Amino acid sequence: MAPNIKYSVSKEDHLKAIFHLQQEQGMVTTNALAAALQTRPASVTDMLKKLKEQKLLNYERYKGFKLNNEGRKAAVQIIRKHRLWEYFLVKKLQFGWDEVHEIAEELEHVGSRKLIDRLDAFLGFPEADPHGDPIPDSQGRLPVRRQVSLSQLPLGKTVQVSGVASQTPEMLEVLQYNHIQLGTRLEIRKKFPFDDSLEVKVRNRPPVTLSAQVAKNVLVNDDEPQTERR
Amino acid sequence: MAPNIKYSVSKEDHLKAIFHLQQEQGMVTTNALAAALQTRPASVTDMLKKLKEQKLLNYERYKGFKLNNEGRKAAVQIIRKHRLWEYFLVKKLQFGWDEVHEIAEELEHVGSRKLIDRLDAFLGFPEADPHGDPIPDSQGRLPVRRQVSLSQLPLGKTVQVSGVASQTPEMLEVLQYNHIQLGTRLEIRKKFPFDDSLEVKVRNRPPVTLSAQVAKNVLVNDDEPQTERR
DNA sequence: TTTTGTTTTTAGATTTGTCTAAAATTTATT
DNA sequence: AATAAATTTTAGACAAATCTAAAAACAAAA
Ligand SMILES: [Mn+2]
Ligand SMILES: [Mn+2]
Ligand SMILES: [Mn+2]
Ligand SMILES: [Mn+2]
Repeated sequence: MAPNIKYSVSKEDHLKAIFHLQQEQGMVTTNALAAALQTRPASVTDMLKKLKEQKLLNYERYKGFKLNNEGRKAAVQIIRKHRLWEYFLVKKLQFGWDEVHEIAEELEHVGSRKLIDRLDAFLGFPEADPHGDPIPDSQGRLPVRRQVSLSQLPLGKTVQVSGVASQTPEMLEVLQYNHIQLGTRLEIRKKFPFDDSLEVKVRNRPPVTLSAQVAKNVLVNDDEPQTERR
Repeated sequence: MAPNIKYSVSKEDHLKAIFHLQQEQGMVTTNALAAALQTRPASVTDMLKKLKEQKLLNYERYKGFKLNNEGRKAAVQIIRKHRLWEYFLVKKLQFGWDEVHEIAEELEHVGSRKLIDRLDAFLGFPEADPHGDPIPDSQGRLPVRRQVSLSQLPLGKTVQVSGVASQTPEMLEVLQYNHIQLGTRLEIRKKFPFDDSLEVKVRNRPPVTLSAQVAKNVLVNDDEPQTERR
């Protein structure tokens, strides 16, 4: 079970990009996908026809598109591989947070199912990659983690850093300098309306100030008491 | 230094196969390479032109070919990657000896130089892969290990198993059954001229019999006192 | 040294993935 | 509603890697 279906590198990259784009918008557009993949709209249209042919997405010309069930399953498997390899690179090979994406972009295309399940076990079934993004499990279950930007939260709240939107070396530097990493708990102490900067406090440390740009890119667990559903 | 040159998967596979073939024969032939790569002679000729164009080998039509210095360097880097990944798969992910080649055949094409050097360090700079083949170091130095088939050695000698020529599951089974693995020291006790089978003895174990076919595929360190050179 | 057989190369096609330029379609603006 | 602008698709081309069938070169045998 869970066989070893293999698509071309390019197809896999398309599937993955479509998956990410349709998380945000419902339907994906040709231009958006071309931008995400650094390719041309005409090339995207070509690929869409092939993916439709292979029954991986729903697509009517001029109407936008989105993955169907098959396509979503395939995309999630690639994301699983990508994130597990990123975790491996950071935790076992001492890579920095900002160095791993490119390499994982290649490793994610290595086919063997057994390889990735063994890697998962070797790593101790991690739940999130080095950027805080959740890792799908062997069955393709992808936990939906509600993340909220630090800049959107009210004063006084204590939250846990669970991800970063901007994964550049510069962003990494700021966070390291302020002793903030994934899992760090912090309290929002003060907001300066003048520049929308925040003062936050990490346990056992003096408070630090984060610019609006930084705060916007720090994602935290939304521990908000769940809106009751009945 | 040691930059990150990248060729296509197919070119890398060709370089590697040529390297292996020219170890045995000096000059490589079109047919031999086609057989090794499971492709057609015409396709090989096409690729040879491209590799010559890129100055990776010496080739005159109808005259055979062999890698030049550049080509040899490239091939060794791929072999380094292949064997390090094989070692990783067996030692860290608990793969069997006979399962790793296919997977390494894909992993070897992942580009990052830094990745492979970090992997090397993570693994403790192993000297040989799970089949006993030597792993080139970061500078591309590939130790020439003199290996001799068990069937070619005189009676009474004690030798150390350092490789296997046939890497099938069936061969693995025979060796495991007889408690022989890489590094095992054994003594050749008896030869039966009738079927060329051998009796060998591993320390602290009862002697076992190996068929001629098995013995031929067991490679051992040639501890022969070096022929003096002056 | 012809003849025969084998190896290698060429000629021409095919598949996959990409591109540019132009046409078609949809969306937004007067 | 007509026009303008943006998006998307098509048409046609190209590079890479492969293939089959036929031709060319080389090697072996008669
Ligand atoms: Mn990728
Ligand atoms: Mn990530
Ligand atoms: Mn390979
Ligand atoms: Mn090996």
